Amino acid sequence: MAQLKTTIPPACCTLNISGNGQDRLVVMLKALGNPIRFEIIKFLVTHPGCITGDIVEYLPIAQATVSQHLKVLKEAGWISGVIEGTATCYQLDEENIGWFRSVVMNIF
Amino acid sequence: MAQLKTTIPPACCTLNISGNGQDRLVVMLKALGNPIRFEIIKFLVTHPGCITGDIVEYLPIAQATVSQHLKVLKEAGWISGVIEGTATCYQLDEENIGWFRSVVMNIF
DNA sequence: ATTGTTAATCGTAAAAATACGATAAACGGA
DNA sequence: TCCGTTTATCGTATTTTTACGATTAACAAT
Repeated sequence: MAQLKTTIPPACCTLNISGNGQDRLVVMLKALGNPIRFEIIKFLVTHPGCITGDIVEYLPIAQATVSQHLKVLKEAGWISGVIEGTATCYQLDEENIGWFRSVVMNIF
Repeated sequence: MAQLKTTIPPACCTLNISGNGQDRLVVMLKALGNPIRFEIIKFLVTHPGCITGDIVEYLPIAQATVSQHLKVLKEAGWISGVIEGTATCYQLDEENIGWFRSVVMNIF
């Protein structure tokens, strides 16, 4: 390790996480770190239980692309989809988001 | 808007953010949503003020790649680099991380 | 059964991210 | 000044992400 000449501030966060928890967190961060997906999550806060078509209508991108983003968000744990006839109702995944919140609170 | 048949839970977060703040947050999330970069940030918690070479030594990737990741983290506001002779000492950007923490606390 | 609606998936093109070796720039020391 | 050290940048290859149109699958209604 190199020796330092600069003054070192105490760490402002612990980032005390590893293994599966860390992998899971990084996947969630990556999923949310996209402007379109962030907008989808925001939309779901104000439009809980809305269907894919509502989100497609709201966003300036094609249906197939929205579906792909929804898949990423679902796999990351941000949302869950409930099939309702031919439609799919999406909503925030409270459990995983709760986990995310608590982890971030702990490590930052 | 489609009408819903399912029971709608109350939103578990507000995500009350927009504009520049939202853009800034998404950039930070994206930067941290990468396994290598997450490891770099973790390393800086326990090795504040270390130089690029220390990080290169620690990670299983080439020096050029590490330098690129450091650039992404710096531009996102996670870290800052202080030139110390021929070396560069990196440390967490407390101010921006503090901003990140407070924003996440508020919107989640 | 046929038709219309909805959303996921397929195939693919374009853009961005990630990685590396080589080079350049900046500095300290002999 | 010349040499070694350190790290950023350049050029480029590979992989991943993002986007779209077309198709498929599943269901509801007639």
